[in-house]
Amino acid sequence: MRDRQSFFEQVYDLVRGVPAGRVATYGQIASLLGLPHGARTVGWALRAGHAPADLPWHRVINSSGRISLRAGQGAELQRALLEDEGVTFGVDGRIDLTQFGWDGNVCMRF
DNA sequence: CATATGACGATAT
DNA sequence: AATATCGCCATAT
Repeated sequence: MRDRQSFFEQVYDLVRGVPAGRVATYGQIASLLGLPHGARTVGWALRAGHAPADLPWHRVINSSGRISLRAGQGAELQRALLEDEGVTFGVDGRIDLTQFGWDGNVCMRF
């Protein structure tokens, strides 16, 4: 195993494992990859643009449960995609990670 | 190898 | 609470 793939390839594989209706944080993904402080690198991997079309990038948000993208850069698109999957946003546009946060395991509610 | 960047995170102010 | 800054890490140049 090892760096058979670049870091972002590993990020993509992990993001693909996030079930619909759930969201993961950059720090969480980085931690799963062995870099508890590589959250920036995760975001970097996604913004790089090398991501495949089936990559559910919209399920990745920051630790605040908030969309990191700025308006005009896909933030509205990300929110729309998440709401379409059943994720609800708070009044401040925040997601309740307690309810929609990914465990790091594909487990269905109930 | 050095510097810069970035869809973060935590802390300081 | 909002903003500013530092820390952390993989790529880019």
